[in-house]
Amino acid sequence: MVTIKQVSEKAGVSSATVSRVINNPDTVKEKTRELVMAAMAELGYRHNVVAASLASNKTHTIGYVVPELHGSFFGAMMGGTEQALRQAKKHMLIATGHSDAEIEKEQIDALLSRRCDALILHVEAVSDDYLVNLVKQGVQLVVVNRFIEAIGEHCISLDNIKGGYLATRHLLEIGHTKIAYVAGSLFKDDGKNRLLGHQQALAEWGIGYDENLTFEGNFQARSGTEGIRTLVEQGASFTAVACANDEMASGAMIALRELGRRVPEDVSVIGFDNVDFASYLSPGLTTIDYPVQKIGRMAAHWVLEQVYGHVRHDFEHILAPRLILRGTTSSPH
Amino acid sequence: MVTIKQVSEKAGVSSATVSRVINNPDTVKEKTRELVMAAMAELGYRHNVVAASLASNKTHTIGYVVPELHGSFFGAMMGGTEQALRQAKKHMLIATGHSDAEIEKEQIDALLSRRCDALILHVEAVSDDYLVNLVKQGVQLVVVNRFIEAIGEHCISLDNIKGGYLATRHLLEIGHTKIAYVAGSLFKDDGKNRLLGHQQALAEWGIGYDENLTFEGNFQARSGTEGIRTLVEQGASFTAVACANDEMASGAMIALRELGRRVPEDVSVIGFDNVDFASYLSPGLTTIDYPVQKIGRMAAHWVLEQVYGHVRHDFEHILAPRLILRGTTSSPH
DNA sequence: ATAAAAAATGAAAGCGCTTACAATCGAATT
DNA sequence: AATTCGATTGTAAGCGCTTTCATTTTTTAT
Repeated sequence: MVTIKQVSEKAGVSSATVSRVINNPDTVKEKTRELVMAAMAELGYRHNVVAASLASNKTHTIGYVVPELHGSFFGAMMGGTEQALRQAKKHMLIATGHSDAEIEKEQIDALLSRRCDALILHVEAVSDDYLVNLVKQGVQLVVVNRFIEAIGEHCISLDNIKGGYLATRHLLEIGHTKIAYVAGSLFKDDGKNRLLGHQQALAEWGIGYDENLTFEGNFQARSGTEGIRTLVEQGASFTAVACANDEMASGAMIALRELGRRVPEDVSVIGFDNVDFASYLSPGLTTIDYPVQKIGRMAAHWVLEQVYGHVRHDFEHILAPRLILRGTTSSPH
Repeated sequence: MVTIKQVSEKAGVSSATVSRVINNPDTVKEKTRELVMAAMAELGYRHNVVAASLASNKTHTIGYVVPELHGSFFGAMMGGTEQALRQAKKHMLIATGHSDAEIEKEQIDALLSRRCDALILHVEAVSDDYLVNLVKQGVQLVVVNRFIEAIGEHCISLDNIKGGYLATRHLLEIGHTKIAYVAGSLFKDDGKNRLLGHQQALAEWGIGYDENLTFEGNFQARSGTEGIRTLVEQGASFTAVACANDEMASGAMIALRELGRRVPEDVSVIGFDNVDFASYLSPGLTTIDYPVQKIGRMAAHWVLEQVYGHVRHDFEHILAPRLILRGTTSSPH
């Protein structure tokens, strides 16, 4: 491996100068710089970032913890981050937490041992306090898709209440009044908040919330199917159904089809998240867009600004969802 | 930051011993080890992996280049890799190449500068020669989803010919004889090979290959729609259509529905890849499974074995696709 | 032309760890 | 009890770079 030392000798300068042409090219005289660059080229020099990191105490690496790598959600998010970081020549060290507190902690620890300059965390199992403590210890981190009051400035998340509200408002606006709701797991914040938004919209329209029109699913497709079956069996009557995510909406559509109800002619369906496959369903699923890529980008911007002192990028802590109109909703009859 | 030195002083041993309890705990006497660990705990010591990497010339980091992060394909692949690497305490540094030769090279370079112990590359733009050269230079790398004869031992890929063959054979087996084919881009190896497999199956059944039943798409959904429209306009007659991927199959289904042909009653459809949304379509899409997660896992195994000298994991260079039966294929009539 | 200021360079001390190699210790052998 | 040999530990030389501070060179002002 050729080192900075060898380059400096070949170029007849000190190694400090070589380091300068690598890191602050404009602080060395043009002629010297050319000399050095020629030497580097001739010797086939490759900068050793590990050594540089040790000496400078900066790794230009962001640690990223997500629950899983598969599925399209986290890829989209990391894609948003990567796009922003690449231009700044930062890299991402990726780890998965598997929604398990022990693993999440281990991974955070490992990333810190690797001296990541900052962490971007989508962690689900670790407690709020644990994260608050990290921040107190001076760890540079941003939490995505989760809101923790005490470190609100470190959180980037979607306004789920607004999203739930928008979905149901859309159904109300096109004339529905009997609206079923397939909720996500209610012990999760997003499940809870989306339902809250649904209730807000109903209230705004002066329609009482009816528990018998609500089914608590678990965000999986199957529970959407189950939800519709259960509601219908219980004799619930509705012309539209809002689901807390697209998977359940897809499951709901399957159940409706089985029951001979056409979508959207007999029953309108709206999802939430706008996942990749939503547009492949037929009819295309009307849904609420989760700007996941943007969240990833915002996380990158936070890091660039807070950790690397880049000039202010556009930034939002709480992102707004928006309605995506496709084919599964229409006025009743 | 607490260093090994401080720990060694508090424990009354040399720093070499502290290093040993970190890296080879069983080479130090139990009593000493406990002493050291106590000191580490008390001081809140955190190992500095960067310094360790510099000294040992090993980073325990694998560089990963994929074209993009969004979509479900690369997430699934990286997930397979991560699962295997996590147990070995290796980490992944991820970069995207955007199917652009310049960017791909830059990223490979950056990963090498960061002294990754090995690279896993899904690169599409860079030439075979470039990769062969890297190998010759002693770069530890494995190429996924691409086969390069000269460095076959470094490649992990799917048997696309077999996949194309299986798809069409399935249609033949259930009685179809007039089979249309929506190909992927034929300048790409996978597009070419899948078509080849299709032709092989036809030949095996003694059915001549008819160019008028083939349409060259570009792997996007829209080109599937376009393909069906074009073939029908040209007066082609068929009872089944095989597509070179699921997106195009989905597009084809849309076109068929528009034309009033039911799937699978009037026309059977088979895709390729078994992407996430294939099972969400209705009817569920019959397709060929691309074992992408397994490819990711095999890449990890290659690295673990070749680079870190782990004992042999199970390993395959050319993975076999398999038929996934769902609802879009049935016997003619 | 000369002094002062600014720019460019060099010397050298780390950054925190690993790892020969040497030294020491302790148990086993005779 | 002396010897041997393996197990433990310590010493110290790096790993390849950055960065402070001092020195030299160049530029600017007078």
